[in-house]
Formats: sequence, structure tokens, C-alpha cells
Amino acid sequence: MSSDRKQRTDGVRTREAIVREAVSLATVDGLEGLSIGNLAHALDMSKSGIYAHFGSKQDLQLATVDEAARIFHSEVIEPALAAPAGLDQVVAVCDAFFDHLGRRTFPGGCFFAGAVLEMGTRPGPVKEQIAEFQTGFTAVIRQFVVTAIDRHQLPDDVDPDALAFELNGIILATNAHFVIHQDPAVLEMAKQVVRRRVGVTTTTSSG
Amino acid sequence: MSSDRKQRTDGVRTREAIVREAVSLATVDGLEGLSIGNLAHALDMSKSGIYAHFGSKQDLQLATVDEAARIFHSEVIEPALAAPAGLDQVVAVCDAFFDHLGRRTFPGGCFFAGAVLEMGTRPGPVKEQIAEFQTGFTAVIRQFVVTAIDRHQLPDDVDPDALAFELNGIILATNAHFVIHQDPAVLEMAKQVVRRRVGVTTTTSSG
DNA sequence: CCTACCGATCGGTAGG
DNA sequence: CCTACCGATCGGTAGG
Repeated sequence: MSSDRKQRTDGVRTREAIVREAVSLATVDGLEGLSIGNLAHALDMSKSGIYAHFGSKQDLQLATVDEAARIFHSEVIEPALAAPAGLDQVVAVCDAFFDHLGRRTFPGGCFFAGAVLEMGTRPGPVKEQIAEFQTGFTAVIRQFVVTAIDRHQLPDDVDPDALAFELNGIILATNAHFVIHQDPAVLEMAKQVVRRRVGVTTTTSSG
Repeated sequence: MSSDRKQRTDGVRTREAIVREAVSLATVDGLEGLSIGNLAHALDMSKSGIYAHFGSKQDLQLATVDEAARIFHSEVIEPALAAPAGLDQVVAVCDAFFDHLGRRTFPGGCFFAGAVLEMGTRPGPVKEQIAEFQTGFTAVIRQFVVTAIDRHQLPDDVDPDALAFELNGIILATNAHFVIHQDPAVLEMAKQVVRRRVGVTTTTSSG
């Protein structure tokens, strides 16, 4: 009974360890470049140890994207939701993303920025999952903008889709610059660019 | 004599054909995922036919990045330089990029947007070449902005680095959206976002 | 530019 | 979770 639970728990832990390592490796080698052999070696186990938890590479990829989404949610979305509703959340979601980069959660920067470009030309369930995440993240930013307009913290004539698009652009430009130049200064610069863009004059608070 | 020149010309042509196909394949499979065997098959030749022109995969990657830069220059930078100096060039370089996407030059969208994220964690000459391109492109946009400020087409207090950064962000967000959603409508939307951002009220002219 | 080959690694399976 | 194995493909070389 307790041994049965212990086994289940260990199995779950191993699965979690696999999927976490897979997310990290995928930001370096890509979701296609991620190999079962490499992953097994990094975890000090055999390839069939991986196949005991995932039936195929695509299954592993789907679980990897799922885990990456979970991490993104807890490191970027949740901190933003903790801020006061309205313009504060617009700024907070960008700041949280920049902090996510700055703490070097993954060696290759934002998991999804890379995954979108890598899987865009590869139709299938993995691409669909990534596209859904992308749509969802843009929708979150857009909703923050809409609330800020409702509360008259942004002008009435602001186009929420356009501003969400621009903020997503600042996020992507920051990620690209950070990944290729390994330059933490861009994170502070990006925070100020966001503030100027939405008309906030407060100085940077974190990072 | 003429046969000697013909041979040299054919060799050059084959090399150009290889490198062009390599750029296209690399926007789908990445610069690492690009394989000599795949490339040879796409060109109906043998692997050793590739090795007759490039000593190693890294040599091929360097030539591929070089060719991608050449194509980018002719499709994005040159059209912008043809526009009147100042704010027109700021808008023109963005428009030219969106047209570059719209005409589907490569299946995977912008070569460099993908290459930056893929090679960012892989130190070496290929990464350096990509980083230099990235720096150069940002510098071009920045110079267009500086000229626009000099000519009082943009306010004096505009930060050229910040605006160039934002415009690069709009470009990256457009590429990501276009690649994952295959949605040409985003190109028109992006053109209008750029115009609003720099205070131009003219309607879109191309695309 | 070709054929033929090298050792290494790929995703995946059999059998335990 | 393991060892041992499958056919296919990888980057690269020998010899022509």
C-alpha cells in the first residue's frame, strides 16, 4: 500500500524530472533537436527509461511544451495578476517577462519565442499547442490593456490589439537581444521603453 | 580557354545553387538541422558534391548566413535606401520587411529572426556572423530615425535607440505571428502600427 | 562531381 | 527502469 504509493510518487517525480530537463535542453537544441539519447544521458538513465514515460518523441514534445507553459504561467502571468488591475498589470507582465529572462530560467531565453519560429513550418499537434499558447499570451496582454482603458489610465482611442502587439514586439526584441548578446543591460532598457510607451513615469522597481 | 571559363562558371553556379537551397532549407530545419544529405537530395546530387564546394558543415553554415544577408540586403535594406531620406526611410524599411515576408521568400519567414534564437547558445564564428548582422540592421533603423529627428520629422526628445528597438520589436512580432498563423492580414496591421507609432497618417501603399 | 565507405547517433522496439 | 538490438541517417573521408 505505502510501497505502491511510493512507487507511483517516484514515477511521477521521474517524469517531472524528465520533462523539466527536456524544457531546458529544448531551449538550446530546439524541440526537434532535442534527442532521447541526449536527454537520457543528462538524467543519467537509459533511453528506454525515457520511453517508459513517453511513447514517442512527439509525446515527449507535447509534455515538454506543456511544462514550459506551466513555468511561463508561474513566472510571468501570475506575478502580473498579483499587481493592481489596469495599467499596473500591463507594466507588470512585461517586467515579469524581463525578470524571467534575467534570472536565466533557461539557457536559450524564452522557450516559446524559439518554439514558435522552429515549429511554425511543422504542422501537427505540437505546433497547434504552441500557437494556442501564443494566442493566449497575446490575449492576456490585450485584456490588461482593455482594463487600463476602461479605468481611463490609457486614452480612449488606444487600439488594444495594436498596443498588445507592440508590447509583444518589445518582449520579443528584448529576448532576441538578450540571447544573442548576453547583455543584461537590455532588460533595464526594455523596462523603460515599456513605461514610456504606455505613459508611465515611475522608475523601475525590480530586476 | 573558353572551356576553362565555362567550368569555372558552372562551378560558381553550382555553388550559388547550393547556398540558395541551403538558406531556404535552414529557415525550415534551422542551421543545425540543415543536413548535407538533405541538401544534396534537394539538389539531386551526392553528399560529396556538396563537400566539393564546402570543407565542412560549418563552412556551409557560414556561406549560408552570408547568402541570407545578401538576400535580406537586396529585399529589405535597398528598397528602404531608395526612399527619400528621413521618416520615409523609417517607414520604408519596415514596409520592405513586411513585403519580404508577404512574398514568402523563405518558407520559415525571416531567416535571421530564427537564426538569432537558434545560434544564440552556440558560441563560434556562425553565431558571431549572425550577431553582427543583427547589430548592423538595428544600426540601419537607428540611423534612419536619427535623420528623421535631424529633419524635424520626429520630435527632438525621441530616443533613437529606443525607437529603433521598438520598430525591431514590431518586425519580430509580425514575423512570429505570420510564421505560426500563416496570416497575411498581420502584414497590413503591422504597417499601420508602424505608421501610428512614428506619427505618419498616410495610408498603406504596398503589399 | 561520383561511389563506397567510416564510426556515431537518431527514434524506436523486444524482452525482461 | 535495464541491456541489446533494429534500420536509417548524421558529418565526413578515400579514391577516383
